[in-house]
Amino acid sequence: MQYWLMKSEPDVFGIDHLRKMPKQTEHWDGVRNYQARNMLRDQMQVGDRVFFYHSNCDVPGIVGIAKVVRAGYPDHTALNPDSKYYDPKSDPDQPRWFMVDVKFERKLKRTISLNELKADAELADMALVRRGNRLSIMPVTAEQWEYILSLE
DNA sequence: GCCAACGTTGGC
DNA sequence: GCCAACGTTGGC
Repeated sequence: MQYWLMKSEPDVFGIDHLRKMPKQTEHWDGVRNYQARNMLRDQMQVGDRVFFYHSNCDVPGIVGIAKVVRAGYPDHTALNPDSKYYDPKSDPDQPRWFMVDVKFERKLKRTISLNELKADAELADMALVRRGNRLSIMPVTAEQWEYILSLE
């Protein structure tokens, strides 16, 4: 089992959107970055746990926990011309983009802000706090996972 | 709204 | 294959 962090803009799709979905489950579509794609396609497995991170908002940070309930499969929005995630170069027989399904688990008691994560020497190696990292999905080590939860 | 840090595209 | 131009992300 592995741990991950996934970024989303709360105005577009935040933790409460996930919580209110039927079965509290939604597919994580729209990832259009190859590094993130590789993680979705090759590494994320059912049962993996995910930190839900709010980006592009007043207080960016980790707000909740979700889990992977379906492993990587083709992102159909890439094939839909009406989708804002449409990719004309995507080929149904050779899918370029992938997604997973995630299910709401719980919200954290408080937001663990990016500020706080950045200031914590224990987390200096975390991909999230490294300068210029714009990946929307990134791995979290078991140690980092436990440590961050201990801050809650 | 600004802009740094990337990633992608496309001419050569 | 190089690299300038352009687009995007996301903190501030």
